[in-house]
Amino acid sequence: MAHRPVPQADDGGQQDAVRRRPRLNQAAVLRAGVVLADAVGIDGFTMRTLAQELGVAPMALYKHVANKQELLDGMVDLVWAEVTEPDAARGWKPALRERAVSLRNGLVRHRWAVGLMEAHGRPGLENLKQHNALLGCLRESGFSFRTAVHVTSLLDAYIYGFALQQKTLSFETPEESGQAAAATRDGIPDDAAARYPYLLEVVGELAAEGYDYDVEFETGLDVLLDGIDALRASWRNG
Amino acid sequence: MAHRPVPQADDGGQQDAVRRRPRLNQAAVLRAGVVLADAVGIDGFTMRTLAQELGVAPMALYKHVANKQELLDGMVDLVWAEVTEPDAARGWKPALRERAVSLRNGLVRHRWAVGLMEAHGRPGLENLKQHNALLGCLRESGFSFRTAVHVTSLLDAYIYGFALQQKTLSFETPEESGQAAAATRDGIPDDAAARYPYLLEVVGELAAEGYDYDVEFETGLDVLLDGIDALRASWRNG
DNA sequence: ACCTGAACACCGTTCAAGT
DNA sequence: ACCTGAACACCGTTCAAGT
Repeated sequence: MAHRPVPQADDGGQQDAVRRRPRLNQAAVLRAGVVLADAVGIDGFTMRTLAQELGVAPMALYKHVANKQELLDGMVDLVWAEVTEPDAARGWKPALRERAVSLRNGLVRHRWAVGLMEAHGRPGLENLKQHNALLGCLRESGFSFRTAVHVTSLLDAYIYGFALQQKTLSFETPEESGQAAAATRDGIPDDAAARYPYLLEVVGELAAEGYDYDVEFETGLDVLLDGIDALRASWRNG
Repeated sequence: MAHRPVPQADDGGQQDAVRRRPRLNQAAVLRAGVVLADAVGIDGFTMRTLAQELGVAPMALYKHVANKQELLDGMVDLVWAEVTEPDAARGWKPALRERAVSLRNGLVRHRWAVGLMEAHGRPGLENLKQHNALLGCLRESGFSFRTAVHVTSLLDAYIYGFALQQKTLSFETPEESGQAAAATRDGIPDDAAARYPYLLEVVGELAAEGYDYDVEFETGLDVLLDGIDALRASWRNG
């Protein structure tokens, strides 16, 4: 191996950890993209701000990603990499439940991702791996091919949709949700209030009792899993 | 009323129907926005292209909407206006089913809408009216307050998520879906193919049999409705 | 009251150039 | 091989004018 001129002591290639600006590479760009998008949201996420965060000229990024769309696709695949794969050995129901909670947690940690998950680009390798594991869990548990497709479609739609609902309602805790509900109620004009009695009832109750997204998600998830269980037999030949 | 100089014969205020460019108003701007977004998608939808479509300078729009976000909020509310309201008199299950299909149809007609439905802005009046009707249908059918919230959350999450999955997969018919699946399969590298056997099985089967979104949606919807039915009693006191 | 034109502060991205 | 600076064709939006 040729000896190269380095201004620092040889540390076995680990010198990047200390250096102010390590040499850029695609993985570093994608990771920084996830961190930035988490911090500022998808609207504030621009090639220029990401470059600034990395201490680099905007055009330097284009040496490592073809364009912004490919950058976003790569970031989405990093989110997929965080999701627990279902393991048929644990039983299909606990395995699917765990995966669903894990996927939702990923979408909550990275709120910008849900709008890009099914984006136009080719699915990433982690996405393929994840769905292969999901389908494998179902097939190995005795689900028919068609049923496995139904279950995948049903569960993922629920998870995506729930994350989408939660993404844009900006409160996190039950207390915050109560305050938000109160604000919404107070924001409704008086004449409208009279026209939407049922809505007002719910908003008022939620303002008093709060709303827990985690509980709500898992309540719905259990309805789905029980529904899948109940109809498993009748779908066997479908 | 002062007599004004008009280059056309007096037609009792109905002259707009014939004129090339009728006087702009907010409703006309919103309607044109929906048509344009349907045609070009949300990426191609800009204030400038909408103004051009209306034969007007870009800044003319700002006399009728405060900014782009408010314009989008108004467009979303026009989509809500297309959704059938559930009628408890028909029985809660058929009523909810019809509303779910109607909402999904609206989201398919206007694919740009799903990403904006739960957007940060204040919900529109049609949105409020729609959710008031949904909650009213459930309460009048004997659902408890808490259960009505669960059901609303569950159903809407599924509908949104399904529309989101469908939005970005660009094929419409079962035949197209088969072709798309074949393309995806052929796009997977050989070594990856060996690593994702279950995924390949599904993609291959779908390429052969096709995939019908309408059937898939209603299959999952019936699982949800049956699950809600089954657990209705146990939720009574929840 | 409604519409326009020029301008500003941003975007993503191309290109030629630097080391 | 990797990074930079200037430039281009776009955005949404402000402002001062026009009628």
